[in-house]
Amino acid sequence: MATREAAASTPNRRRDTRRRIQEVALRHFIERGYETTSLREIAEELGVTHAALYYHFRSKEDILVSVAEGLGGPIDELIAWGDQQPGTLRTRQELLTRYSEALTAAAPLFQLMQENQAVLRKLSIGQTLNDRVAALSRLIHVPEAPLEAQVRASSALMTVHFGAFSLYALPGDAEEKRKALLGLGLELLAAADAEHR
Amino acid sequence: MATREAAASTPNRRRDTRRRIQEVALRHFIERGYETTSLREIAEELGVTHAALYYHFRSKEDILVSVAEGLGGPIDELIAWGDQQPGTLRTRQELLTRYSEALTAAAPLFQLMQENQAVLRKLSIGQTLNDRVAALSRLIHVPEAPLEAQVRASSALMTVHFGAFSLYALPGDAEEKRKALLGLGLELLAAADAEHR
Amino acid sequence: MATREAAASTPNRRRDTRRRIQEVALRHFIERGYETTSLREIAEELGVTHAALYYHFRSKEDILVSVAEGLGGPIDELIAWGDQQPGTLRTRQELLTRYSEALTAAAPLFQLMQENQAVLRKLSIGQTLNDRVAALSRLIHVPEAPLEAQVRASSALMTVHFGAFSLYALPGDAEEKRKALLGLGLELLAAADAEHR
Amino acid sequence: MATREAAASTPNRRRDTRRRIQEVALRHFIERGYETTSLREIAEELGVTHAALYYHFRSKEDILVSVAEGLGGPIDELIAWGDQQPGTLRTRQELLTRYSEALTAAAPLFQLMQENQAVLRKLSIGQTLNDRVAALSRLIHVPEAPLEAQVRASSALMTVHFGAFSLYALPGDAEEKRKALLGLGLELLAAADAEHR
DNA sequence: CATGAATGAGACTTCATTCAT
DNA sequence: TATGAATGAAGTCTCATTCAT
Repeated sequence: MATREAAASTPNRRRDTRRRIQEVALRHFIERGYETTSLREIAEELGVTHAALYYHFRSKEDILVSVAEGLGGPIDELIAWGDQQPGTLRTRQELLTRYSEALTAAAPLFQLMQENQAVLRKLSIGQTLNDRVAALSRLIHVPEAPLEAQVRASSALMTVHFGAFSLYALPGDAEEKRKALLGLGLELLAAADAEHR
Repeated sequence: MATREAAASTPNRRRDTRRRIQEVALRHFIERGYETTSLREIAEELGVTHAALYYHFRSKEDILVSVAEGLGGPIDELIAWGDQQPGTLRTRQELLTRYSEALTAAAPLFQLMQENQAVLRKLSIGQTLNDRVAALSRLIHVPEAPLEAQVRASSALMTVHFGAFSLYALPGDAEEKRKALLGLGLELLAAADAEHR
Repeated sequence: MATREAAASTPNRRRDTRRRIQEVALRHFIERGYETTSLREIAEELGVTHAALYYHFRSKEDILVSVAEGLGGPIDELIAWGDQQPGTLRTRQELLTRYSEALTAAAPLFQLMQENQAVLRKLSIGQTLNDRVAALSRLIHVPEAPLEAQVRASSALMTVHFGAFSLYALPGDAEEKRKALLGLGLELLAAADAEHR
Repeated sequence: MATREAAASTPNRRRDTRRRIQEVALRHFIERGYETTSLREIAEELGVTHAALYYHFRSKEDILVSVAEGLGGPIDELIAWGDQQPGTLRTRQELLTRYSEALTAAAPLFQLMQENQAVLRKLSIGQTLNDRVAALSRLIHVPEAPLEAQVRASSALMTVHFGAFSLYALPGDAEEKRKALLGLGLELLAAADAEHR
């Protein structure tokens, strides 16, 4: 048994350390900023040398990229899904709903993106993240609609998106708050659609 | 004559250089991030040595602070004004309206703040900027209102605030877009108020 | 007077430090190899921080390049001169003679090149140095000559070139040894020419 | 069967891997320099981890030493042979002839030595290689001869030695070129001897 | 007002090496 | 035999900052 356990733990250790690095890195990147966070800092919290990080990742940016990919996957799937749906109100509402749900898990990533935009812009990954937001924005909007409708659609997305970060302070259950934000978002989309007709 | 001219022009030139430093610095901070922007970079664009900046400012952070203060002033006045008004719907709407107007001039500052949050957090100035947003949020909200109303109020502020940065892509006149955003914001505040009653 | 001296010494200090860096760097590069020499090492001998080197040079390679350019100049002039002469025996002998003289000053550079070829190959400067040798080789050779003549011509250049580094051990005055090497080189060129006819 | 085969193949495979490591290492050391070549690089080309190299060699330097010993053996034998011969012209010519032949196989080693001198100097092995050249030089020279004769003898060795590396560019069969170089070398030795008398 | 020169701290990165498995 | 994981030393470079001139 002991042998079996040891044998099983060996390949796990790597994945485990990798994951732990990503975890700690993401937290630090969010709390202290990507540029301001040093690898030594991350390594110290993990109880390893900073050289050890280079066994698991090729560079600092590589750590960030790996984190972003892991967390951004669901959003990408959502965008891909949205691209294949007809551009109806129902689609836009469904999109917003799914986005709201996906955001629960991806929130840290987006917070990271939002709080480090300027620095990330020059990193290859920066473009990718911005692209995701742009893609969502495109799917939510109706290009031919009047300005008022456009603004309403934008507001719907902003409400769900930024609300996820801004409403920490508000009392109440997180899930409840998310539903309230989503409710308002859906309402705004419906109103935008009504204006469009 | 030469002497007199020099004597007279000195304080002007000095103030002028200060302003030019702030201008260039703000642009770089926004475009490339506060941490990523080096003083050498700023100095080079101004055609001086980076050591020269220290004649006008005590430190890199000092440049940032001076910029933030200059641009943030109007917002502070707005908050001060709001604090002295009764907490009525009219006040909240007036606040949002004035904020929308102030944002036109202060937009660069807020973009800087938003895109460098993580880094600014540890700088004394970071707190100040976040405080402003928090203060506005507080003034816009009605603490005892139900969650739906709170979310609506939040959305109103987010629409006006983030819309100012996010709606670049949309076609149309900037001022027109601002008014559309403000219009929706006011509507949301009104609806929040109605729910509250 | 003291003032004048000080005023004069200020602009000199820079050129002086630059030169001293080049001097020390060249020595270390030759003695311990380019890759194996650390900037800290050079700085320590100069009594400055290694960061100071970066005030005068943009990179380690930049130091090497600047040294190579300074020492390689005369060789370049020689090649340019040779390119404009007719391809006679006299020209080739004159070329070898001048090369032998130039080598006295450029010897350290060529020793550096020779002893670090493998590493320098990937540095942009490496190509440049090899190009110089190739150009000289081309000027010394007579393309249409039979193999024996070619070998003699090559040998003439190798004798003068490598002899400058290899004959340290031999007793005798350096200038005398140089003349002996050159004498043999000229003889070999003449013999090559005779074979060619 | 499987067991027997494995048992039998193990020492062979081991020797084989050792040889492959030496082979790849030598090539990389020559092409990219000893210092600049990393063990990871070598291991990657061999399809193993860099840690695996430590099963076959104790250190990076150990790889180099083993390579040098393997390739340098014939030269050592030649020197040993030369030490026991009388110091006649015939001996010196025979020495040069044998050296020219040995060089064909040992060329890679000498190229490595020549192109990495600076780095090798501080490695114990560096001395060894330089010693070989010095020993050859000593055997070729006649200490009491006049400078002209010494230079001729040196030139003979340099012609054969450096010619082996420098005459790549020249057209013609390699063996033919080698013979031409040797021919000139022998001639130079003879002329040196004539001068000596 | 501004520059030239230098510093000290710290960042990312690479490498040879070790050791349990 | 070889790998996965980690280490510690070292290296190059950048930056904000200082100070005499």
